[in-house]
Amino acid sequence: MRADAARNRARVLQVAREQLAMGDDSLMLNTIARLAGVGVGTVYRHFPNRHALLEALMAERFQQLVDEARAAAAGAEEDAPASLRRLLRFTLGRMLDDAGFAAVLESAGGADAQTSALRADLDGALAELLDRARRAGAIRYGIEADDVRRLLCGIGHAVRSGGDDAAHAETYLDVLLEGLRPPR
Amino acid sequence: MRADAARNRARVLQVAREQLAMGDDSLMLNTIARLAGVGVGTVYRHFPNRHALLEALMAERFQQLVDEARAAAAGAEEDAPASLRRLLRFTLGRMLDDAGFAAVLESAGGADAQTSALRADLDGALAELLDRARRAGAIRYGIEADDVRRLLCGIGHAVRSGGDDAAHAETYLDVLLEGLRPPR
Amino acid sequence: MRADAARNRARVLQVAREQLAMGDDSLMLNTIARLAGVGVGTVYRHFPNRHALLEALMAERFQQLVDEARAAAAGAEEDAPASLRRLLRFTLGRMLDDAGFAAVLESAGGADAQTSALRADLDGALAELLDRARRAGAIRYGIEADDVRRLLCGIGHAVRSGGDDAAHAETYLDVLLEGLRPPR
Amino acid sequence: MRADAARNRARVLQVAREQLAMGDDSLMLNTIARLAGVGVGTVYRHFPNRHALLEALMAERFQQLVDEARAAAAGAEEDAPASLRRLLRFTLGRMLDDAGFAAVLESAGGADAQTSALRADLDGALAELLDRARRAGAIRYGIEADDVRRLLCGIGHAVRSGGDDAAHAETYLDVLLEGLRPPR
DNA sequence: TATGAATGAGAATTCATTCAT
DNA sequence: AATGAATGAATTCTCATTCAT
Repeated sequence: MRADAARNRARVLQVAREQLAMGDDSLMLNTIARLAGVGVGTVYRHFPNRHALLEALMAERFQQLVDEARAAAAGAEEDAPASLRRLLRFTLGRMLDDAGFAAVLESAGGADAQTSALRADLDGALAELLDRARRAGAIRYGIEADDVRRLLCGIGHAVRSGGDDAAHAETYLDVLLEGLRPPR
Repeated sequence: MRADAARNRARVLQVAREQLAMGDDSLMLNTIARLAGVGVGTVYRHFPNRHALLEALMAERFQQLVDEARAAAAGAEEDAPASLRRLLRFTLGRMLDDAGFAAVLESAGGADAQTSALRADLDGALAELLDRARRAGAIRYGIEADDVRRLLCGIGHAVRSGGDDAAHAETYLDVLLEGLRPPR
Repeated sequence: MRADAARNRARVLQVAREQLAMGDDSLMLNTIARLAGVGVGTVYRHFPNRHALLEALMAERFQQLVDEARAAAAGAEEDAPASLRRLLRFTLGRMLDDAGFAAVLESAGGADAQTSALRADLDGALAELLDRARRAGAIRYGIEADDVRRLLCGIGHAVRSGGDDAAHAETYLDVLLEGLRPPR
Repeated sequence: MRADAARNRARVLQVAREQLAMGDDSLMLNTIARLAGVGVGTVYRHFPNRHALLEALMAERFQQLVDEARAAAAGAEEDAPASLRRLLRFTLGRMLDDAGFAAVLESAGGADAQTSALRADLDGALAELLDRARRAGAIRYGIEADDVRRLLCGIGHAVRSGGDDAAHAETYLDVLLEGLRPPR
């Protein structure tokens, strides 16, 4: 890819990310083009439609999350419950930073191949971590990776739904983790 | 209000509710008018803009919830934790039935006077119930009515975010209630 | 239909007709709206897309032609070859006045129901007239209504294809009619 | 011209011809470039704008026709009416094969110098042939080369305007030639 | 009061042409 | 000479809101 093309693509993604972060999920391609300082056509060349742009946005961030999850799952000797908490905290932080990221993570199974693959990867790593945490008594039976992901997205919503972003993040995360433990 | 005017208003609200329930949150007033069998102008007479319609929609459902919450809070002799669980289960059920209702409940503080008042009412009743549940050892310190409402909305998202609506509702609600208990 | 709606519809059709007559077959709905002094939305309300506008344009003129053809076919006592010539001359005149009309008449069978019906009507009347003209020795075997319509459209093209519109119409029409006679 | 440049030019012309033959007269240069396996810039190097491409396309085919016409005109000893028929049949065949060719042949006098010159050449040869055919009693007075060209284009339209391309070509051509004879 | 036609700003998208590589 | 990314004016179409009937 040409240097300027790459630069433009990056700018567009950056602007789109910022728009989402500002809570504007309309992703108007004309607006994005203007903000990015490129022509509309350039945006359309890189991303034939709004969905493709969202996809690209997702993939990037999602991959990073998958990497984190794998690292956590691979840390075999470590304290699994603590690893899980760290991973969920990391993920929650990302969701709060980036509304688009949250949207992707939450989007139902009907996503594109790439996103579905990423989700499968994530759930795989998470399942491993969960199993180890369950053996350590920190996770109840009947809760799988899919549930944890969904519940964490819910926690993300709860945190965001006050103006006081992030002030409650730690508390709510703790509520989730306590709730996931086997009932007394 | 003339009888036919009242009837038209009710029809519009009904159609709007159905649209929201079907997951179409665009609330196009022309469409609603058509579906309701009235002219656009009629919709605008009753609801000067889209927001006013949403407001009206909210108020109705929200009031019912407030009534439930007050009844639960007033049941002084009863088992407070059980009352709380019932109330949250009722609320969650509503949220799953009616996406619009969920949206209202979740909407941030920047709502209109009427909605804000309803929320205050809800939180008042919920706070009372929480206090009693806390005295019964079922709720940790540092969790207030606002938190419970937000977390419950999050649970609603988690439940909805699978195709398997409601299949996980009870489990996720249990995770929430366990998580709200004082840490061991 | 409301008075102003009818007026607007007529204006739009009128402008569209003029545009076509000027040889601009792009039929840009925004342009038409501006020229007609109405909003774009008004055009779209009456004609959801360009094709619908063309259709409407066609129908009106086409119906008049069908009426003429029927009258000619019904004039049982008259000189059939002369009637045919008059009808073809009338049709050719229309085609030269109105490029849109010519386009409709020529458009292949893949047209809409309404247009197809009109064409069938036309061909019916024309077939009747042709049979009578054939009995009078003015039409060769093997030439049907469909052929005459197609050939006449071709003559229309030939006339138009010089800057000298209409100067050759009568001659070319005569060439057609002579050519349609049984070979010597 | 470099060998590769010549090859590219030929490819572009070939693809453009195919597009026209497929009935797509939009001649989108980006599309043509892609189909030809060259960059857009290359197309623009050879043909500064769309019109230039059309011109080039025309010229090539048109020249071949002129050659045919001259050969027919030069065949002094032959049966002129038969030569004329052969020439018109050849031309009609070309028009049916290649919609772009038909468009060129038909294009009004306002064409470019090169095309105008070709048309003049064609009309010159055709006029000669017509004169000889007229002397043989096969062409009426008042019909000139220009008329024959225009009428033939019209016949082309008539043939094409059914789905049954070419099935009627011979009949319609015969209608034309009979029609061109002096009236009885 | 009800109606629904009219309005027009604005969003999505295309494509001829230019120009950096 | 070739490439193809970039450009942005132009076009199609939507929809919230107003207003004549």
